[in-house]
Amino acid sequence: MATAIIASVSRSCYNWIVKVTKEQASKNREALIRAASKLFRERGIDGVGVAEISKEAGLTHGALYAQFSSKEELAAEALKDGLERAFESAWRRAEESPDAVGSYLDTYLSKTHRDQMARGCAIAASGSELGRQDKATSCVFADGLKRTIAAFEPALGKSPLKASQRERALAIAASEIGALVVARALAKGAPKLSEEVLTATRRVLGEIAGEKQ
Amino acid sequence: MATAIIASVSRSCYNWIVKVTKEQASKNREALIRAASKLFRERGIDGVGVAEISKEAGLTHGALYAQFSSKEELAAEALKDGLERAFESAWRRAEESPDAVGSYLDTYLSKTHRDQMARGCAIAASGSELGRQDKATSCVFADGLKRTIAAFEPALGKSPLKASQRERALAIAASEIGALVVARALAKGAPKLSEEVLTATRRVLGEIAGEKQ
DNA sequence: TGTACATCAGTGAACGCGCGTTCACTGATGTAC
DNA sequence: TGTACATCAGTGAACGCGCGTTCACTGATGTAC
Repeated sequence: MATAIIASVSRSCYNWIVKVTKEQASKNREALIRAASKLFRERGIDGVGVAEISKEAGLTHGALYAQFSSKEELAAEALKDGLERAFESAWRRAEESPDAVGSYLDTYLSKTHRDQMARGCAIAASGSELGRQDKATSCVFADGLKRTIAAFEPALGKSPLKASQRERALAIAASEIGALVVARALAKGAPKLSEEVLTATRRVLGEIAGEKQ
Repeated sequence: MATAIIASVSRSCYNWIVKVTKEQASKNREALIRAASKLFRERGIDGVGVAEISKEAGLTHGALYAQFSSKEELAAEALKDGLERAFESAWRRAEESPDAVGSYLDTYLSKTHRDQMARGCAIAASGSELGRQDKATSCVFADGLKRTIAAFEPALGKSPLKASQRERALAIAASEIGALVVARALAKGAPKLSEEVLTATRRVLGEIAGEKQ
């Protein structure tokens, strides 16, 4: 008797439309990755729970497990996605702009980018966490960086340095990330110094790139 | 009756020496900070529990709460300590060495440093987490960086760049951190590229610093 | 094209583990007289 | 200097919250005939 009541009560909560088209399911998967990518950048992987990620994507946590086997798998997927997007935007800029490297640096080393962790570069946002990921994630990062270097290298102008074009391209890529990380770490305690790091690095990297003054 | 037995059983577990001298207590506090600093760098703040930190320091988790009000407070303390140590070693090198900046860069951008997250630079290891800390931690970082820049600036030689001495010092500090973070992220998936980032950045920063070739 | 049925993305309650934190209790240290 | 007593760093069992994960169940989709 008691069991019957419980059963009927518990059944009453399944009265919703749950099945969606494959297209919608794929969109939902994408939404989960995007939500995770954004929130992880903002607060770190351990700083956000699966419930919040699902909610941000407009779903419940159960749906997350229909798409991914674990939070860890979602994290790897989100990181990959974030890296790919970060690199893609770098390539696009490099191809489009007349003063490719210069305008890219202007954007990358801007206060706006510094203050938008959730939407900004995934490498700078995940920085140290990246070093603790597995080989697969490291490979995704490596591929992206290789293509970025390949895109940047020919865009570099004449420089006063003796270092090769490739060396300069590698150093610029690493340096801009460092400057953003440092500027973010300084933002709360020393906003002026934070800005100075951005502008100083912008100036120095511009010279290294050999842009027309 | 039953209560009496439980009481007597539970009393039996308090038969240890627990009180220590103030000096020892202070050493224990230090040990907790050191253990936390090491483990946090290795695996991130959320990657290690209070039990493991206490064990590493040779204590129980209860002792941790006699010294710190929460894990968060310990984390802030450990980060501050790590930063101070990182900066201290930078200053010492800058003062001691004849070719200060060059030898410092050699050590900082070495494979050894890349592979020793637990003992290496706290800034590179905590990178992105730093940006999510409170103002107090940001201030500690800012103070350390200011003193580092002040120590580095006069040690810089003539450079082919137009950027000022201060701009170059700031850019070098930010760049070396970025290079280490990137090299670590690449280490598992592309060890050769990882090394290349280190050597390329070493070369370029050396030129920026204006060291004698 | 229409019908019968299997599939599976999604729901939300429930689970259970592990974590940070608390607590009763200890007894050498350190202090007041 | 010796004695009485308060202090408090430390122990380890226990708590309870929140998290990742599971599960019974749904019903439109998509497929087989």
